Amino acid sequence: MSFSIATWNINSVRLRAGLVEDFLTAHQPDILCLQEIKCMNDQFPAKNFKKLGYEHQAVHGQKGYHGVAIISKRPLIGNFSTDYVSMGDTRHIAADFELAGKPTRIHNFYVPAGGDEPDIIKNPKFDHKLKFIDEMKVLGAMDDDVPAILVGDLNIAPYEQDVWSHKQMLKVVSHTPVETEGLLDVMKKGAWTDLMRQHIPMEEKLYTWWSYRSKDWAASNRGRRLDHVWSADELAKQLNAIEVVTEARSWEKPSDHVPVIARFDLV
DNA sequence: ATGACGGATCTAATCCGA
Repeated sequence: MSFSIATWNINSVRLRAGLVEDFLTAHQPDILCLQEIKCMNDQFPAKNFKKLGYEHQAVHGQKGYHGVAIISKRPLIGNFSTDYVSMGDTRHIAADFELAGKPTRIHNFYVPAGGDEPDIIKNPKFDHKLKFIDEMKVLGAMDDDVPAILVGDLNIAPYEQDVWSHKQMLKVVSHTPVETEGLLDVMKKGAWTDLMRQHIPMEEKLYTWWSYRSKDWAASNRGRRLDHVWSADELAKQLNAIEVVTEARSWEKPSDHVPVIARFDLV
């Protein structure tokens, strides 16, 4: 069976429900994981997505900040959230599905941005980010013997070609060695495969985020790959394609992140 | 070195993002 999953940091789902509808209609992913919905559960535009066939939804929101959601055309067996670093933030939600007759777990993350200065003493937000990454190291791609897919805004661009200038970004939060090494350690310890880099050569520049603070994001093209799709090996072997929907950055009133879609042929 | 933009909030000025 064909199966597809998308991830998108929407930067306010109420403001951009229309863009989400356009995206779902055009690309038809089976599952969409959203981050930074910036609303409470009862404010989530559930009906807008249900009418397009995304009847199964798991929402973990809070007022004004953060918030994650999973919307799906396929039945959701169960869902749970984990409060990483015990801050009470809504930065994770997981849901279980049956795909091609097998149980499959989806994790949706919104990792803290980490503030401006990469110094855990001067900047508590950076300390929070590193602790969050540390706690992710116990999450495995085959926990409970269920193969998993992990997606989301991880707010770290791990490789040299994941940023517009490796040299100029080494001291910028999202590409400092302590972060990139930490994220690669999460991947290694959990036996996760980076599906975007499995599909797109490591030498190729690859971005999913461009700052709002640029007059012409496409001309300057100072992007970063902050959004990720990982999976257990047995799912990685069945990956067909990765699509980065770059044109979404040019839509009217866009998010600063663009959607990423992974398409599989599951047996 | 700074600021550029954009969103949410006790709708005005402040915090936050990365």
